[in-house]
Amino acid sequence: MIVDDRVLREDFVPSEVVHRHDEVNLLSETLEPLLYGERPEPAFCFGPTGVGKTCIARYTLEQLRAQDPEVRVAYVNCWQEYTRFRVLYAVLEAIDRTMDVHRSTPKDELFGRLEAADDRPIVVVLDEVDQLEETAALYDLYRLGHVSLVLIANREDELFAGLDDRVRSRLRAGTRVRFERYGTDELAAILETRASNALEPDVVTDAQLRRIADAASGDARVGIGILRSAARRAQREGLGTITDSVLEAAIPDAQTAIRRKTLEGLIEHQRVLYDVIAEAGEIEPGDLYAAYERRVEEPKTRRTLRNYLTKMVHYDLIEAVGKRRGRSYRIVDEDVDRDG
DNA sequence: ATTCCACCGGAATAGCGGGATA
DNA sequence: TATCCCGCTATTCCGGTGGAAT
Repeated sequence: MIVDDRVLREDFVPSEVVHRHDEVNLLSETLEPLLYGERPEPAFCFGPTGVGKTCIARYTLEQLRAQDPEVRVAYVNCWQEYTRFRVLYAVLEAIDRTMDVHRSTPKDELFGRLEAADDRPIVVVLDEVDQLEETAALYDLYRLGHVSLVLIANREDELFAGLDDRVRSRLRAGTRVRFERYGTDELAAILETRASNALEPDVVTDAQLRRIADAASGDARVGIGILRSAARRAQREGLGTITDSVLEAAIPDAQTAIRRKTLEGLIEHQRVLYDVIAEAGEIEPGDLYAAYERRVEEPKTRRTLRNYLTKMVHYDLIEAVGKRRGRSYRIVDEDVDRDG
């Protein structure tokens, strides 16, 4: 049933894009100066999750490298690499200059090495750049003449709000590529091409693909996750095709899979906080801290708990309603409808 | 209207861990 | 081995704020 499961993986970059030609064109036009040995202005990809920002950035850069293999590409996800050190390290790693780099190397050494690696241009893709905590890293990279930036984020206003003035003014001139949410037809078409490459013929019907697209409400990541989960279920049960009942069972699967994954990433103390909130449904900070302190043998400081909580809000595991004194925390709903 | 105070979150600091260096 | 260096996490300190109490 499954012919090639790589096609259904999260990080798969298709050889042909569907429904995003304008975005690809705009991005590659922006980066075109690289082909003439010039430095392009920064490029931005804005849009909600699952609309193909990362995918299109990778695709476009692969195309560019096909035209000029001298160009080096460093892809950095700022969820994981959120400090200046880690970002610079990740870029050096991508261009193979991490020899002898360790935590105790002097601060400016990383920058110095990057500066020295100016024999060939580097395109640095900073994905989820709004998660970057030390925006000095942006300034560092911008200062380097042989480095070009592609910045990916959800919302333009939120991204710029988090930057300091120096960085903001320099990046203001960049090109914006905006990604709109997929409609059901568009997403069904994307799923169709994925299915035809990943699965045996006629494993899934057009009506089922539309059902998936509808359930994913425009989020390609979720849609592909449902398709993958359905195909695996069907295969496990020894079926020749994806039946409707298998498909319906796969839908909640895929939606909770991401949440389960992020929950696994939490440390023990954070999970206790999560459990307390989950059990209460909604809880005020004072009660939350007290319940946590009762449940744990060596409780962390309340300030630390606040750091945990803001992180968990970032991860979309919980939400905080209200500000300061009237605040309370609750588990974020299972079926969030996006973009209120 | 005014005061109170629970809570948030920024900034500075301490302590830990791990790799380098001598 | 002892010591230095540095990134990272947790802690300490504290100013600000807006809902609650008076």
